[in-house]
Amino acid sequence: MTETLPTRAADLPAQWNPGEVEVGMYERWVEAGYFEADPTSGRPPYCIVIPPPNVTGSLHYGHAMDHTLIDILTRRKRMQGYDALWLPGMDHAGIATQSVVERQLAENGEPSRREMGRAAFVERVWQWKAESGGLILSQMKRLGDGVDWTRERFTLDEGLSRAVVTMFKRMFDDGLIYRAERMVNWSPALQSAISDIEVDHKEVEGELVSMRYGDGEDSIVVATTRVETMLGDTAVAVHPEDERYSHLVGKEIVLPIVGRRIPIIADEHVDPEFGTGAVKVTPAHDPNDFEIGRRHDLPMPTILDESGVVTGTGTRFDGMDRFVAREAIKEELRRQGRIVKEVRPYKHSVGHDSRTGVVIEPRLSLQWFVKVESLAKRCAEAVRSGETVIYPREMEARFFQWVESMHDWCISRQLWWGHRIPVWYGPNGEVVCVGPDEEPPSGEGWVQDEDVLDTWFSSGLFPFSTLGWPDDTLDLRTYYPNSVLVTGYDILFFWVVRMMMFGTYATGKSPFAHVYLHGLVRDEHGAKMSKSKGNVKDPLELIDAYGADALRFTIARGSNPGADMSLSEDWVAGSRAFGTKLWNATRFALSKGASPTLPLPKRPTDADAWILGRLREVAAETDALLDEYQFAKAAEGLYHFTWDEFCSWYVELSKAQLADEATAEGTRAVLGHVLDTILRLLHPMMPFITEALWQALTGGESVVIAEWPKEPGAPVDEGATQRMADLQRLVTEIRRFRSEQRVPDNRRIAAKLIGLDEAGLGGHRNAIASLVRLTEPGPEFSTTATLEVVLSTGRVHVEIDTSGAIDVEAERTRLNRDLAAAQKELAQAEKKLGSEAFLAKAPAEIVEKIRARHAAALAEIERINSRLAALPK
RNA sequence: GGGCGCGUAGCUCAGCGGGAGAGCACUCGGCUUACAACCGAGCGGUCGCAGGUUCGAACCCUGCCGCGCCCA
Repeated sequence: MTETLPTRAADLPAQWNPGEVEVGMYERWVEAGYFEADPTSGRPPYCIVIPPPNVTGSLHYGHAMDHTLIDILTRRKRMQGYDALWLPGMDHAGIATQSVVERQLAENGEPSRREMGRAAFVERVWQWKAESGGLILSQMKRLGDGVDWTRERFTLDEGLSRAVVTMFKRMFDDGLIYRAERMVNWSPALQSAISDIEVDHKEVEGELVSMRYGDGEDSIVVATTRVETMLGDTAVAVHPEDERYSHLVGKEIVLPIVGRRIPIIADEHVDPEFGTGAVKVTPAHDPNDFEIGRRHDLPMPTILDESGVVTGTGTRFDGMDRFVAREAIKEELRRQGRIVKEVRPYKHSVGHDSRTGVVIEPRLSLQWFVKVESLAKRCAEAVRSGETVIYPREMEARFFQWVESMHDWCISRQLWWGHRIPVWYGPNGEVVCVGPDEEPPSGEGWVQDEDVLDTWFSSGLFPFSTLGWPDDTLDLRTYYPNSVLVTGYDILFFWVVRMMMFGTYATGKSPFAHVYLHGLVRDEHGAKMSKSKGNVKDPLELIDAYGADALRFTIARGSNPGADMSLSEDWVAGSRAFGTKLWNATRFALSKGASPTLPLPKRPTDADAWILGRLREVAAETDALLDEYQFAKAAEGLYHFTWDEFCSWYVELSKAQLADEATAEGTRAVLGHVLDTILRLLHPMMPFITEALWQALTGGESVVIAEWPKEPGAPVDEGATQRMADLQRLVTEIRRFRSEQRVPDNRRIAAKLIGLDEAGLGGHRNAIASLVRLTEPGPEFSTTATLEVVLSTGRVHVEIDTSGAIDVEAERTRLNRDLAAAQKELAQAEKKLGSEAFLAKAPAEIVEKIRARHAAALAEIERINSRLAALPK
């Protein structure tokens, strides 16, 4: 147990120590049940289901961003009175998990997967999960994720497995799932099929080899980047209208090395412009060739085994790895004088297994598929009709492009860890799909399909399987459709489309009202983080060093919709500094007796009225921005208000007000009210520090369950706002003078402020003196410098006794700089006002604005010139 | 090849039709009774290039150059 939280002002330590407090604070939130949703509460529901992380995974920046944003959304909704549910869970990550355990077996010298058999191996994986899986869950706690742990789910748990079988059975019965021998992306490393989106296409420098098939008159030259596939060729194809080859179509030639006679066929899909216009056809190892093979009823011999080794060709190349065979066959062809041309390097795109990086081998094999056409169409409709809105809108184009060109989804994996396909094959060729409550057929000769389903088949059900589907549960009725799915645009297709396909199919409704797509976290120079670049830092390290709030606020502040963000340690340090600022401001306020329970002053000072008006504006802006998922702007707005307005001006002004009995009590109330509101507004972004401060300030139970501010502060007071702007202008001008005259900041100087009353700032004399460290002019006061500051309602003369000669050159430089700025301003305004077209066509209010600027610039120039003239030589 | 997006201060990014902004970095002055993880002041930009539309363009349109991503 960590130290108890301060609940009274006096207990607030001088420094915020996140490392000592955060973990215990999080535990208390969970114990108090703040994050538990209650569908019987009668509150409007708000639900976000986690995009399930892998059971093998650990927290990286993608998660950190995703979770921070989700947590901001749900914590705010909870405060707004919603029954907010953020449902956590993980997926079983078929390939990744199986690989981890297999590697472990090998390292320990234990029996291999195949040696121990399926049941024992699966048992072993469960054991691994119990011991080492789910590290990310504890890391989520460090980040402060306000998830409902009572509803945590796992794709392989009983309920979700039931959902998977139910879905499979329904789709199977509806003819949306079928088994067929098709060309799939085969990973020789995984020895499994993988889906299209698990393949990365990369430009590689290979070679294009042209070789001659047949001899003499009846020979033809074809080109390929994969020479070894020639062993599986069953035809050569040319375009039907290609006159160069029309005399050959229908004839047969001899396939070198193999000796097989193969036909020359005409097919419209051959591009006569590419290479020689003739292509070799390997139907079992190339998607295009497979289509040609189907159209022409060609044999489809498989010449590579599961691991990419040449097999069954009856040549001496059997047993060679595909890349070894490539070179060996090329040598043989060269020996035979059949190599016509070699283009090297030849840049072309090659599919790689995104997990292992090995080159994908297109391979004909018997697999299960989901027929996506109607499902994808329904997804597109959901977005087109507004049933689901994608934020930011620009991402819609990408979405449509994807769903409209989607291929059938290969869902079978040659693995053991996962949901085994619920199909049994009978002794006489029967195929039976067994639903969740049905008994599989038993008896001699019945066997279950060996394969498991793609992990996405189960994680794609997450928006509703986690809520109890297929049962009609209260959770499902309450929280489905989910409010929003939050994820990175890079995995738009992984989650979003699949969840939508399943959701619309199973329930008739799209699974979420909104989809918010955030960008990727990059390093401080905008480069993608990668292990090979060495620019990846563990988010947990940053949390340890700066606190979770600092990392979260940095992410919020950098997260513009759909845009990547650069994250550097400097930024995180800056966010920590912001937390420190908030900490110190609250400490100050508490030390002065500030409290949000005090009544706001009936007769507020200008400063009070101004900050209360700004508070209301900022709260409204924050709401509008968060409703639009504009996290960066919301965070920036709160940062600026808290630091640059509240701390830099109001808190400073409050010092004078607190010293005056007439205003002290009101000031305590305003300080308390503004801080209370700031802490609530910031809580979703910085949950820990705001909790500590809010409890200290208010004595309340927890800011987690505090009410979200609704029209805090007061309506904007135009007069007070104007006077505060003037005051700030005046103060800044005097500070500037001091700075440029090299008056050390710690030295007080005597000054006379003339014209304050006329400028409406008469009541602020003490405040100004305190802000710029002025003293009352004594009897020996002698003006050594004067300033004139133009304000909205008049001019203020400042006569200063700098106790000595002023730096005339510095003053001249400063005035000249101001003069140049004013002259530029004047020139711009004159140019516009001199244009007939402008006066005739621009809106009246714009013309008026320019006129005012023109007048102001003229006055400024006049003022500066007289000051310059008055300067001693 | 098709599609989307981006080039704004040294760095990272806002702004997307009417006075060029922020954070960090940098310079100068300060431990001023909440805060040196701080305070005050300042320096810094032909808004990628070239045309066009408009009274007016960083912002809209076209082309070009450079960069990134997705799909084929």
